[in-house]
Parts: sequence; structure tokens; C-alpha cells
Amino acid sequence: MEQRTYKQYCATARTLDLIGERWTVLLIRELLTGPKRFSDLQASLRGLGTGLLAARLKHLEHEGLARKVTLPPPARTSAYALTEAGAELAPAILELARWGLKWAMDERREDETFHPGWAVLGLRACFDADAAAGIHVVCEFRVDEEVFHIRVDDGTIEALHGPAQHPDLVITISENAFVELIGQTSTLAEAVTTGAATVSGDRERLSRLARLFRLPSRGVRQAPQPSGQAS
Amino acid sequence: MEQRTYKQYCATARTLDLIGERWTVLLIRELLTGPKRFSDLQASLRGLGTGLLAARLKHLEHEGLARKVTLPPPARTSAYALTEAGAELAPAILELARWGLKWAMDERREDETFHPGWAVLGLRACFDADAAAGIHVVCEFRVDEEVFHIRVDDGTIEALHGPAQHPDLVITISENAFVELIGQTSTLAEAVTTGAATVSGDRERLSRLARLFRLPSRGVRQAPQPSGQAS
DNA sequence: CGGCATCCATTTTGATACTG
DNA sequence: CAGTATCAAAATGGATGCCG
Repeated sequence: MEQRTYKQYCATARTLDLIGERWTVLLIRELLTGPKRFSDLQASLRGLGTGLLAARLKHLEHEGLARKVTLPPPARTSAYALTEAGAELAPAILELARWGLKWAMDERREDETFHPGWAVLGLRACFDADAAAGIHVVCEFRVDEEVFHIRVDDGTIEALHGPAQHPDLVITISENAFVELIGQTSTLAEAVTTGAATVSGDRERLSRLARLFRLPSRGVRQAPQPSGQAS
Repeated sequence: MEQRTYKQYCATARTLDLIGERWTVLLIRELLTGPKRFSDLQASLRGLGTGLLAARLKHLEHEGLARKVTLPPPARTSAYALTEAGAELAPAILELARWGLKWAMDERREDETFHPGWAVLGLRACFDADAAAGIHVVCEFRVDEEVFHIRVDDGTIEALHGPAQHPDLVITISENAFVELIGQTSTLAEAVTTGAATVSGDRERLSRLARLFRLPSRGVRQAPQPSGQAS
């Protein structure tokens, strides 16, 4: 069971020895929005079987990146949460997300799954800390059954699964409209007029919040020319 | 030959579909310090066979992250270089390196390989852009047979393989001393006195350069307690 | 629900031998 | 030097069954 390593005295390689196996980074991505139960994790990660999920979680525990926690009453079930070391992977994973937003997010494909939490993490990736100086807003998102909230506090942002304590804004929206919103295929205003979304809270505050997120400009990866004769 | 994907409409997952396979990130790490030939890449990546290396390079080319280039005379051999999209992975990879420096770089193990270029990239990961405002220095490192240089230009840094055009500083040092230097087991001054290193250029300038890099404070990943009875 | 064990068909990989 | 070809070992994924 000797896990495979790169055997390089290099910070990048050492990191990949810990989180480079298939599914591991996506598992951490799930935990970045708060503790999750075994079955929630599996539900978010189609294609990952129970055996491999259990093995990956054990690995993360063993390496001190995650730990098993008991959820506070009334839940009382067990769940997995990131340790300090695990949580500090956020900057790296958010950089991967930023790159993906710029270079890899073309049209959604037929067979791709989607979960609102991913988009909420995307918001965190697009957050402009400088623009948020002095701003304090809590916004709750209710996307179909899923509830998330973001808390902006003077240059910092937190994006977690679950309802907010005292939200300044609550956005209730269908998953489809949410996807279009994030992909900038449509605007929140449009979703509201079609009835796909409702907003409660100060509209002025909402528009100030919206200005804190900037989607990177889309780039095009240059595939090699097929080198065939010109048509 | 359908490559395996996560099938998630998520920026992180899409990125990992492109660079998440084994060796791919390390290949990009190698190319971050400049174009490399097939055999150089293989020499840096012990354990990666020619077959897999060829496959990975073909994949990176196909996805527009790298491209084959012909080195300028007198070399004239072919090599691989990053495209714009590939080069923009640098922030993400450097975040992984920063995390590794803090959480994963304990003692060098017996069977681990080391190449000076990795440490030079580590310097880039530790670079403090704010501290470098208004500073311009070019420093060449000659570590055994390998030559690298870094160019600091007012808040930006470049770290490339090969000699510098007009270096302000040249540091010639043995690989062993270089490892100890980077790991902060010893100082450059000590290496100079023992003869393991020589420095040419303005010493004042060197000490100003050294202040631009700050190794993250080491953290300790908390392994789960063995849960055995207390001793 | 949470999680481990087992079996099995496919992929991926690692190591080497071989070719232009 | 720059790859292809080949083959054995390991990792993955899916299904299924078990147990507290």
C-alpha cells in the first residue's frame, strides 16, 4: 500500500504527493465550503465510488489535511472538515479555478453535472479584495434546495454552505437561472423579471456587492494548426 | 482513447481535466523556467518513462498549453515551450509550492532527487512583490553545472534557466551548499567562508536582493492521534 | 445512513527494448 | 536525441454485499 510519490525534494512535488491523486483536490474543494458528510460528498462527486471515497478520506485524515468531526446537535452525525493545513490550500485551488474560468469554461456539455456550491466558490475566486475595502455584506443564496451564503468583511470573503445568521440580502433563484447568471448569459435583473429569481434586501447594497466580483476575460487556448493543406 | 474527465461544469474540475494527470503539473513546472528538450525533461523527472512523457507532451500540445519550438542557432534542436495559457498556470503552481514550503518540506529524504531549478522556482514563490518596488537586480546562479538567473524589475520577477545578459551579481555555489542555503540550514556568508560559494558583485545589492524573499513560517500538519491508551 | 470488503473489467503507469 | 512499441504492475470504477 506504499503510496506512490514523485520522490523529489521540491515543494510542488511534495504537495502533489499529498493531493495529486485523482479526486483529492475535488474533495478538498467540497470541504472548502464547510464540513460535509460521507454521503453528501459522494453525491457531489459522480463517478467516485464508496471504496475510493473512503480511501481518500482516510488518506486526508492520515496526512492531517482533514479530520472527522461530529456535527453539533441536532444533527449529531459525523462529517469531515478541513484542518488548518487543509484550509490553507484554498489559495492554490482558487488559482486553479481562476485559470479555469479564463481558459477552460466554454459551453456546458450535455453530460456535465453541476452543483451551486461550485459557483459560490467561483464567486470567491472572482472576489476583488481591494474593491471590498470597508464593505460589509452578508448575502444568502437559495438555489433550488441548496442554501449558501457569502460574508464580505472589509477585504475578506467567506463562502459557506448553509443559511446565514443575519443576511442583508437573500437571493432565491432556480438552478438554471443561476447557471446563466454565473456564466453571464443573463443578468439577475432579467431573472427577476422572468420570475426565475426573487431578491429581498436593499437593491443599492446588492449592486455594490456585485461590483466586488470580476470574471476574468476569456482567453482562447491555441490548438496546434492541423498542418493540413489550406482549403 | 477518450481521456478520463470528471464531467463537472466547474472551473476547478475543468482545469484538472487538463492538467490533473500524473506528471503533467511537474512537466509544466519544468517549462516555467524556459523551453526544454525531450531528454532534459526526462532527466529532470526520474520515473517518467519516454512513452508517458511523449504522451503528456502531445496532450499539452493538443490542449494548447505547450508547443514545440525550434531553438535558435546554434542549437537548432527542437524543444517544448509553454503557450500563453500554459504560462498563466504559474500563479496556481506557485501557490502549490508556497503551500508545500510551509506544510510539506521537512528533511530531505534519502531517495529524493533534487535539481537547482526547483529551488530557483522556489525563490519566485517566496518573492515579495511589494518589497521589490523600485528595485532592479539581475542575479545569476551557477550551481554545479546548472545555470539560472533571476531578474527583479520593480515588483516583478522572472526566473529562467540559462545565463543572464548583464548580471549585477553572480553566485557560484555547490549543489549541497545551495540546498542548505534554500532550506536555511546555513547562510550564504557561511558558504562563502567555507569556500562552497563565491559571490561577485556589489554585496550591498545582494543583501537588498535577499530581503525580497521570505520563506513562509513552517506549519505542522496534525496527524490524527493514534487513539491508543495513554502511556 | 456510514463505511468497509470483495470481485472484476478497464485504464493508467512504469520500465525496457527498439528504431530512425 | 527523439521518440514508438511492448508488457507487467498498479490504480480506478462499478457493482454488490455486509454490518452497526
